Amino acid sequence: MSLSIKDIARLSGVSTATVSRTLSAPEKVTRQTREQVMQVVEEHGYRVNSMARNLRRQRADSVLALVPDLGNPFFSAIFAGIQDRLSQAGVDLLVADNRSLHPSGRSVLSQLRDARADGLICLDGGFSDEARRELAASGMENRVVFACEWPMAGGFPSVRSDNREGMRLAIDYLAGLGHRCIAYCAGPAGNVLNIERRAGAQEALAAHGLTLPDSRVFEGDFSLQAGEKAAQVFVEMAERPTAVICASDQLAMGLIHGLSKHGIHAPRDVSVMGFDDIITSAYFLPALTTIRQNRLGLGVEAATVLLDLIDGKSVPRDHVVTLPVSLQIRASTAVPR
Amino acid sequence: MSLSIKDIARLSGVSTATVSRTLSAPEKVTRQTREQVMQVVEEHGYRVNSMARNLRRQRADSVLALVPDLGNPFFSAIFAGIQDRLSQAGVDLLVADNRSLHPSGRSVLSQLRDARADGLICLDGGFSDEARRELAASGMENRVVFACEWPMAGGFPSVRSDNREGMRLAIDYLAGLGHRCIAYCAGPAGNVLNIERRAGAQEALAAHGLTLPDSRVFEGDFSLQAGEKAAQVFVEMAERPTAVICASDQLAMGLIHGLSKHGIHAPRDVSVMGFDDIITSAYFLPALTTIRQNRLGLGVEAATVLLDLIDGKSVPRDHVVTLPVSLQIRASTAVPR
DNA sequence: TGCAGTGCTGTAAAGGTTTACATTTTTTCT
DNA sequence: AGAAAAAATGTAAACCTTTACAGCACTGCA
Repeated sequence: MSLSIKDIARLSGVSTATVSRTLSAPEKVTRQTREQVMQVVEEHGYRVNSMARNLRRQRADSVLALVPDLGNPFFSAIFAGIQDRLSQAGVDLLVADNRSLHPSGRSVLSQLRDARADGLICLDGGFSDEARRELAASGMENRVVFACEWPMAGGFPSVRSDNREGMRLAIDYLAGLGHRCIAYCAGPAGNVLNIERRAGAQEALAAHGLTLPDSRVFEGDFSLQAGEKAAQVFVEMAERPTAVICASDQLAMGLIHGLSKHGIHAPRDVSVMGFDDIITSAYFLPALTTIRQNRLGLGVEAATVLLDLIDGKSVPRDHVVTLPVSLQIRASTAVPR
Repeated sequence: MSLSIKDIARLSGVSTATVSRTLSAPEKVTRQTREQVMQVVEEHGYRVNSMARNLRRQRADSVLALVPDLGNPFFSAIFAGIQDRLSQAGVDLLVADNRSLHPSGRSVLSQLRDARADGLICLDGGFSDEARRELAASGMENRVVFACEWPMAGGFPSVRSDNREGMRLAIDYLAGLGHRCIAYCAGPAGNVLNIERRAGAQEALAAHGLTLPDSRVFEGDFSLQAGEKAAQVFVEMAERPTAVICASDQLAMGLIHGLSKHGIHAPRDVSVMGFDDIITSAYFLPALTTIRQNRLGLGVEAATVLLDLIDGKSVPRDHVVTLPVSLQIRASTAVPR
């Protein structure tokens, strides 16, 4: 149905090699030949068949982004960043959900092995040993970069926000407002971001002579629901904190929502801060004071590192790109009563 | 570096054809041969090279999802639905942003032509004539399905929510509450969803003997910012509506946020409804009364139709799958004062 | 025993490129 | 003008599978 390079060669009276060169290295071909070939190409709307090209070049011209949950809107900005960068390089973006298996029962990671993707951007720090083995078996361990999250054990380049610094900004700000009794509304226990942020908060509190006892940590995950549950714990506390710093904006929103049901309002009764600066934060009521992560930038940087890796540029095994975060002061925080 | 089917054939003492059959049609091979081959396969961790397979089979085993803006979190649930369905069929999901061009300057649609994808799920109803031509040139017009949005001119199968019915539910509910003066906060002027929803609202209002004069329509787009701008218009109205139905949840949130700056609060002073039921709606303050779209379902159905199309099953050119919507009554609406 | 039918397996031809190497043409230099 | 160097082009192999077709070894049947 569709024309092949052979047809174009025949039609323009040159060899397939010349057609190929005209298309991918025009400078290697006489101007005259080039024009001759290009005319036929355009006339017939010829496009190289990328499957054949990829087979020959041993390159898929696409990379895989693996997320813990495709349905989580948090990732969309990161995808946008990845795609921005990749499209400049003519590379496609394949996305997959870490939970979904191929019908064969094999993990999505096997796609790398199948030569479907040239590399992997992993947005899920919860990286099982099995996944690591599979990666090793694929000979692709050196074409992986983690974005946003990263595996605790290390061993891969990673692009991340400066989570500790973010918490320092948050705590400094709250402490500056006069808060002395600050709680932490936590993300998932094993999650590296949660661990990092909690540690950051603790460090920053210590710098102000304050502490973060376990009793002032609300365990949960990053979700709205967990925030709402935390509200329940909050109201039952003997000595209520005057401020809560949350591990995510969704937690903060859930918390504020939950507290309001008990007649406790932010920032009047308690200051609440989020982390992430997701799109709705600025429009929440009260608008959320939060730490802004550059999610687009995370995507762009991760893609950049991966493209380098694919190009064979050497990137240290534990290379870390850390992106700055910033404090967004809005309406959910105030001086303590 | 990595083993090919030839190596496996040699190592297990059979021909490449037999290895291929063992892997893709095991029933065509003796049990003994099968075991013999599989042992070698597993021992060496052999995986077929999908580029070679795809070249030979003339199939990419992947589909492209095209969105107007990858960064818009609205789409994530749809992606999740698409991927769920595709992964069952062993098909990969490629995503692309309609705005981004390949370095060659060609539109992403040319990927179809390049044989990189077997079909297209388009989430962007704003389908230019040029895009349509490019699609026609690729011989892929019959492997396209629209999800969520669809092109006004028709001509492609489409999966969508029952937008009119959604507006009927909304208006019936507001009218039942006693509202007589209802405004519409609009999405982008040319957008098919906006047009459909506005028409739906108008119809439903008429059924209650009410009207929607242009003066009571706030023009905008689907964004939070547009909602906030609408608030400005609202406060300057001579006769203020008692309720506003918005074309999206983000509009509703922006509107409520904007109004609150003028001391106008939902639902006390005005009832505000959204459309979509995005993830944060239930946790907004006030929790948003809205029309729920089954975004995951949209993705699943769209993928299903596309897979049928790819399998060569006949799907009428203008086949439409309409998914039901539902009314979510929450806290942003009340009887008029 | 001969023959048709059945079930496995092997051979080799696609599938559409890219590219190393060989060959031809053009340019440059003396 | 002629040789050497450089540039353009052509030939054919390689990339790794799948699959049509042919061949072979059986089985069952007359």
